[in-house]
Amino acid sequence: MPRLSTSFYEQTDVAGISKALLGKYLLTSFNGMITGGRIVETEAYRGPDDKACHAYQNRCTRRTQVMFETGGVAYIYLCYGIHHLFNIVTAEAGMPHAILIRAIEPVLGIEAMQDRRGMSKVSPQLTGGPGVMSKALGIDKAYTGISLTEPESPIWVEDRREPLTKEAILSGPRIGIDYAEECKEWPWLFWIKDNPFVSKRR
DNA sequence: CACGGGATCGTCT
DNA sequence: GACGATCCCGTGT
Repeated sequence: MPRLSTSFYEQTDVAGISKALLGKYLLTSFNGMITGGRIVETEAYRGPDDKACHAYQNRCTRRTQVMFETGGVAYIYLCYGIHHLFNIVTAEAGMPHAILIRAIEPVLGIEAMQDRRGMSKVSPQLTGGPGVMSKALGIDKAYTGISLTEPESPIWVEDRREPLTKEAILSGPRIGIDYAEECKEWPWLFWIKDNPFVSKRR
C-alpha cells in the first residue's frame, strides 16, 4: 500500500487535509512489529492565526520549530507531563500548520498494542484518545521531526482506498482549548460518525 | 453516569 | 513558578 506523499501533506488547507485523513491508516513499525489502524478522529491547528495552535503568531521555540518544516513530518510533544501527542505537520515550509491525530480504530498488531497499553481486551480506550493512541502505537516524543514520507520511516500513513461518504464525517469545536478565545469555536475537530473509537467528549 | 482531582514534567515566562 | 491539544480512578447518585 502506498504511503501518503509530500504532495498530500504540502497542501495549504489544513482543515481539508484533516478531514481527508479520516479513513486513512496510521501505522508504525518498531522492531519488525507493525501496529496501527484506521484514523477516525483528527483536529486541525493553523498557526499563525489560530490561538489554539502552539505556533500562534509564528511562535518558534525548540518545541515548535518542527511545525515550520515542510509538510509530512511528525510533531510530537509531551502533554501534562505524561502523554505524547502525535501530530502531522502540513503546508509548505515556514507555514506552521499541524493535525493532531486523536484516535484510530485498531486493525494491525492489536495484541502488541494491548501489551503496550496493559489491556487484556479491545475496548474504545485502547486507541480512542490522543495520549492512549500514541502509547498503543509505541510513539513518543523522541520521534518528533521524523519524516512520514520516506520509505524507511517507522511511522507513516497509508491510503487503502476506503473512501468515506460526506454523511459519515462530522465536525465540531476542538477539545481542551478553552484558553483560545474566539478560536475555540472553530469547527476543526473531525470524526467518523458512530465509530466507537472516537474519543469521549469532555 | 457525572463529576472532581491527582499524576507528572517539559516548556516558556 | 505556572500550566497544559490528557487520562484514570475514586466518590456519589
